[in-house]
Amino acid sequence: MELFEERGFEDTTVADIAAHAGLTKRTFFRYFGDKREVLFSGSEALRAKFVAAIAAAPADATPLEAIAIGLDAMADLFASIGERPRRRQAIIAANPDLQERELIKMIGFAAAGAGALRERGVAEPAASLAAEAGIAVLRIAFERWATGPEGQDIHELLRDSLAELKAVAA
Amino acid sequence: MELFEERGFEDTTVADIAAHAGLTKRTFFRYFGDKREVLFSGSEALRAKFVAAIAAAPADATPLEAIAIGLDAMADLFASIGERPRRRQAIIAANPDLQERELIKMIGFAAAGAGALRERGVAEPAASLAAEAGIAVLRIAFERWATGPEGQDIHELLRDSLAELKAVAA
DNA sequence: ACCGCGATGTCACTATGTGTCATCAGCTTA
DNA sequence: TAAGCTGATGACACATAGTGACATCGCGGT
Repeated sequence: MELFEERGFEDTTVADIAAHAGLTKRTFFRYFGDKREVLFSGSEALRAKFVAAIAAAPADATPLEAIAIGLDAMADLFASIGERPRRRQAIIAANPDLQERELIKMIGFAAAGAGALRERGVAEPAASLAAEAGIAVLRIAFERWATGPEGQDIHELLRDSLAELKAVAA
Repeated sequence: MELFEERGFEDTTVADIAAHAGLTKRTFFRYFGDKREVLFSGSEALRAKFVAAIAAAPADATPLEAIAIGLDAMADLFASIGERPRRRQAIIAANPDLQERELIKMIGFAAAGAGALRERGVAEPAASLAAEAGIAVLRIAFERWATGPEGQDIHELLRDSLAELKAVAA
C-alpha cells in the first residue's frame, strides 16, 4: 500500500513490491495469484463473516432480513480495522483493474450469500436476487462511506440504503 | 469466436486471432484495447438501447418500471441476433477473465441506467439502487436463458425475475 | 507526378505470470 | 555429529499481453 500510494498501482511493478519486502518476484507470485490480489487477500475473512451471520440469523427472518444481518456483520469488520479500508479504497478508485477485481469480490459475496440463504431453505431465484440486491445495497452504502466525510456510521448508511431499496421495489 | 470455441480463450493468442484475420497483433490492439474486448465490442449498442428505452418510458412510470422497460428493450436486441449470445455466453462461462469483463459490462449498464433515471428526476441513491437491482434481475434472467433449454422467452424470464425481486424486497 | 493521410506493418521493449531446477535452513533420525 | 528430508526461496528461461516509435503502402485529391 505504501508503494501504491506513492507511485500508483500501474507504476509499481511486482519486482518493486517484492524487493521492498526483501523477496523475489517469483516468491510474490507464490503467495498471490496476481498483482491485484495483494490488496484482496483479506476478503476471504469478510465472506466467511457474511455467510456465518446469515446462517445465524433468526429462523423467522425473511431472506432480505438475513442478508441485512450479514451486511451488518461485514460492516463491523470494516469498522474494526480503522483507516485501512479508506486507504485501500482510494487506491482502488484510482485504477480500473482494481475496480474490476473489487466487482469480482462483490459478486463472490453475492454468490456466497445466496448459498447461505439456500441453506436456510430459500429457493432460487429468490436467494440469488435477495443476495444480489443486498450487495447492491452494500456497494452504495460503502461508496458513500468511503468517499463521504469521515466518521460516518456505516451501519446507518446500510440501513438507509436498504430502506431505499425497499421503497424502490415496492 | 471460432478460435475461442476450438482452443479456448487462454490458448488462443492475439497473434493467432490477428493472423486468422490476415492482420498483425499490433493492428488487433488498434481496434481492441485488450484481448477480451473482441467479445464485448457490441455492448455499447446494448447500453445505448437501454438508456434510450428508459428515457422514453412513460412519464408516470416508477423508477423500477422504467428500468424494466429498458431491460425489455435490451432483451429484444438479444433475441434479434439469434444464436450468437449463447455461443458467446458459453465462451465466457469457460473463462474467469471474461467473466470479469462481463461483470464490468453489467456494472456499466447499471451506471448508465442510473444516469438515465436521474435524467428523469429520480434522486440518488434511489436511482442507483433501482438500476443495480434491475441489473441483478437481468443477470439472473439472462443466466437462466443462456444455460436453460433453447427457445425460452427471455421477456418472460425477465418478468418472473422482476416479480421475484419485488416479492423478496417487500 | 506529387502530396497528404489513414491504415497497417515492423521492431523493440516492458511487465505479468509460469515452469523448472538449484539452493538453503531447519528438523528428524540413525 | 552426520546424513537425509522437507518446505520455502532464489535463479533462470520463457511465453504472452500490451505499447511506443517509426516505416511503408495505397489511395484520393491537386
